[in-house]
Amino acid sequence: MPQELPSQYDPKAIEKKWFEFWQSVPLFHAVVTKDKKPFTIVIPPPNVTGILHMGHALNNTIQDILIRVKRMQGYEALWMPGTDHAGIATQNVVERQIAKDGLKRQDLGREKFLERVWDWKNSYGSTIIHQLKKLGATCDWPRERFTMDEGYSEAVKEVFVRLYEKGLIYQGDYIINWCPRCQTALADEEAPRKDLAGKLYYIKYPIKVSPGRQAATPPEKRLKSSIVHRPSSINYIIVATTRPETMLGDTAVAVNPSDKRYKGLIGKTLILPLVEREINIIADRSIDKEFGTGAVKVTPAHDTNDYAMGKEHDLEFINIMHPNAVLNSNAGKYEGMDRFEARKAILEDLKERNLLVKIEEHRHAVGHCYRCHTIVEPYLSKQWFVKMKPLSKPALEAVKNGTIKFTPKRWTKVYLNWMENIRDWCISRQIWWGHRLPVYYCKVCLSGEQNEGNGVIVSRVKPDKCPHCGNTDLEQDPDVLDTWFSSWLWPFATFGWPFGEQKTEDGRQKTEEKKKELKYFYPTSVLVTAPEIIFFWVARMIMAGYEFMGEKPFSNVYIHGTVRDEEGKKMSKSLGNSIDPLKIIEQYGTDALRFSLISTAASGSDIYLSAERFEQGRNFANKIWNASRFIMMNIKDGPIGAEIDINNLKTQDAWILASLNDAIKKVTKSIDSLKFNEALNVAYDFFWHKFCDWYVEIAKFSIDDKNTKECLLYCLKQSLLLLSPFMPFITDEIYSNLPGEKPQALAVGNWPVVKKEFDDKIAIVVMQLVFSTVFSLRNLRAELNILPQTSARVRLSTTTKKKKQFESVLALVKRLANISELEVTTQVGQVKNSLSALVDKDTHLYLLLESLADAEKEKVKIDKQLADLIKQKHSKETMLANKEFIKKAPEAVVERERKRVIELSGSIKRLNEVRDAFA
RNA sequence: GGGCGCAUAGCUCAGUUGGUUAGAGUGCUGCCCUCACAUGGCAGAGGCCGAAGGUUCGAGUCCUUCUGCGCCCACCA
Repeated sequence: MPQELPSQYDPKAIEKKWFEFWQSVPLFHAVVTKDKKPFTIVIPPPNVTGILHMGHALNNTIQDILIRVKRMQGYEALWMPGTDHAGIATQNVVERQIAKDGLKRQDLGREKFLERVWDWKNSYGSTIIHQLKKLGATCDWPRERFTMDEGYSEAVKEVFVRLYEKGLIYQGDYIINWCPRCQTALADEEAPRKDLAGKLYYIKYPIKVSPGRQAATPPEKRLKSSIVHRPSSINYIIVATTRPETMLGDTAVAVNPSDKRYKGLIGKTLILPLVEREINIIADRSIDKEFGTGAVKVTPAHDTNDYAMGKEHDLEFINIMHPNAVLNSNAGKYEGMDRFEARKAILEDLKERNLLVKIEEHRHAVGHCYRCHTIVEPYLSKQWFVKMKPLSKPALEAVKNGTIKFTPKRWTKVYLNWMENIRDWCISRQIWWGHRLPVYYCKVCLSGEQNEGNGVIVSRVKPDKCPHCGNTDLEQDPDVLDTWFSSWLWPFATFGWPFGEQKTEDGRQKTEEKKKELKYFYPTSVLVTAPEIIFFWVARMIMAGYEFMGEKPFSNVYIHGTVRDEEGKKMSKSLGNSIDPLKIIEQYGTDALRFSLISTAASGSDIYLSAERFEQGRNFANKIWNASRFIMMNIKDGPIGAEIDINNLKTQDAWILASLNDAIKKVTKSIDSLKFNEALNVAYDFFWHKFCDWYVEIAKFSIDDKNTKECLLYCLKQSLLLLSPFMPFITDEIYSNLPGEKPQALAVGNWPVVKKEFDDKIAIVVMQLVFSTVFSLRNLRAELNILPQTSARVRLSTTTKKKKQFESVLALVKRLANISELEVTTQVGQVKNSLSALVDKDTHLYLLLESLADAEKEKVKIDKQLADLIKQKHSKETMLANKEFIKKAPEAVVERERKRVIELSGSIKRLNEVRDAFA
């Protein structure tokens, strides 16, 4: 019952109630509906290991607002939910779990380990989904997908096979980012570089002296060069490296062919220290003469750049490490040492032999595993790749020609730049949790006896036998696919693509329905996501959309900001600076969380958050609560929910209805242009500062009036509707408690629309006059410390026109400002024993007093006002005197300025008369 | 090394295509516990819109340079 509502809004019980209610109604389930337009969003699937953080909260609140608004606007709005299997992350979680029992995944074996992961997923994998529901997300929950559920896995397989058959997937040797801890390859994007304070070591590589010959070139020839290093006089070359341990795998030293210092040395042989292997000096144009000594040790198996050189110069590739970054037998006496141990040992040995020339401090960027932060090892291995160039073409074109738009626009460039320089995508991962490659090997063929067929079979199902030799002993590739290789299919695979073969009639029918759904809901409307996954995910989805559906996956990409703390650092668990959204929900309520997040988040800019920020949301929820409480208390007996009698509106009624129209217009427009903070702030301002601060206060004067009640109720309802996408819990709760309403979710088909009959410009002007008058009087009172309770006697001096307009609101002004006598006159001049204030350009207010305490003070005040007006007038006159301005500025602007000057002249004249009365 | 972004009130930020006297929240000051709300009301103080040039009748808004931050990309070993 309304009158029993507590005076403070307590979100807990109410949120729980609506959370449960929303789960129980089918309102958020979208189906193909011919006469409705579809509006589709696919959720960026959070990791199954995910726990709701502020980034999620922001991302999903935005999506929820969009989907709620569109649903209210009558679209068939579908928000597809689901989770991502998150290969490495999930495997890590379970590995940590079994590590407590002293087990490694290898101890369990692949099958048993995967069972454990599935167990984990089944018990904990829905945590994030539950949390999203708590956030109020109105996803189409029955449609929830998982990137490793059965149907989805079919899509992944299908895509791999299709791309392979098209020649876009290949297996190749390559230097990849290898995480020695996770024991898997990482894509470039998964191995972000961090600047580290490292060291640059200068090491001598002795030049081999052929028996019977002296140094390679006569020293004097090189002395002409002004360069410091003179390798001739000393029989070695100095190389600079940040990773001395890799020297064990050196197979050359490279210099720039144009480098005069080393001119005669190209082609000569060096003795690789410690290993005592002979390597050659080669010339390569990629070498920077300015860096280090201009001579580079080349380790083709352990450096991307060196790998390229190795290929070009046909060098030997010596891998010196095991996959766990422990040196292997190629490392000689260092075998068995970890890479960093080996570095130490090697440096010791070099020092001992006097081969370590110097050590410099050197900052450089080193790749780190994005999951465990281990320094990645550039590692030569056989991996699977996708050729990206052909896929990128339509995806580039779509963004260039505006078929797909980014908001804010600036991300377009970032996207295009990456796409234009796209590199092949390493998609194999040496982990167990994920989609296993649909690749099978025939050992017989691989052994090389057969010429046809290379022993590699790519197939949707495991073949019974090798198509080439008939061998039945086939083995599936142990690797799994990069997680993004499944998520790039998200916008269509979630609908059941590629639909497979159905054996039963029933199955076929279901498939037909699913196909219709895909046709209806795809392409999706807006993708809402964070900037850091533009490359990982957005770009790849666009490519997949065109490749497999022949159509864009979405029309708009909305990139929101990164959530940061007060110091601008990205919020993350490892930094310990994160504000837990669940705690905020606990403390302030979900609506408060949503409100504060969105009102802070200007389109696309990063969000700096502090916990206090959420008080604003809490306060607003409380305001909504109490205003509603007040209205409900006052309308409980009256005839309610009938039509507003439009022919019988008071000025204030007309004003609030016109203002409401304006708010609806602005909120709708802002949401359409994805400016959520703007939309929310308009709704906020309307509700609090127009409706509550003014209208509700005014309504108290005629609270028994039927039309007043109707207006109150109507504006409240419309406000709740406008606010409901942002603050769904409290708005549903209040709306459902309003007279004549049933418990319901404000979900479908009731978005407020502008009503032309409520547009009333005059009411706005008149009410503005009311507000200014009240405002001026309050101001005077505050100055004089006259309490508002004390009733005042006031005279207003204004124009004939305004005097007339004022007639309808005289009583209103009197009550609002507590005025016992109010006289409106067109006369000007100082009124005896009064204080004056400027209400507007041609209205003066006089507060009549028993006596005037300080006439001088009053004169000073008037002089100040006068000076200000004269200054304004002067600046406008200067502007108007400028012929260029008259000539070039739009007529409307010139006209407006002219009008202002006239107004100002009038004000100055009036004010002068007031002032003269003092003299 | 390239690219992008940001500098507006003490703090956190808005400010549409250039056009009245630059806004909000929060904090601060003063007065009010008035029967919806002190998580509230009323009033107030507080801005050379980072610096210097330029374009324009007119610049917080457009251009150039500089300064200070931040982010992304890149194989300087």
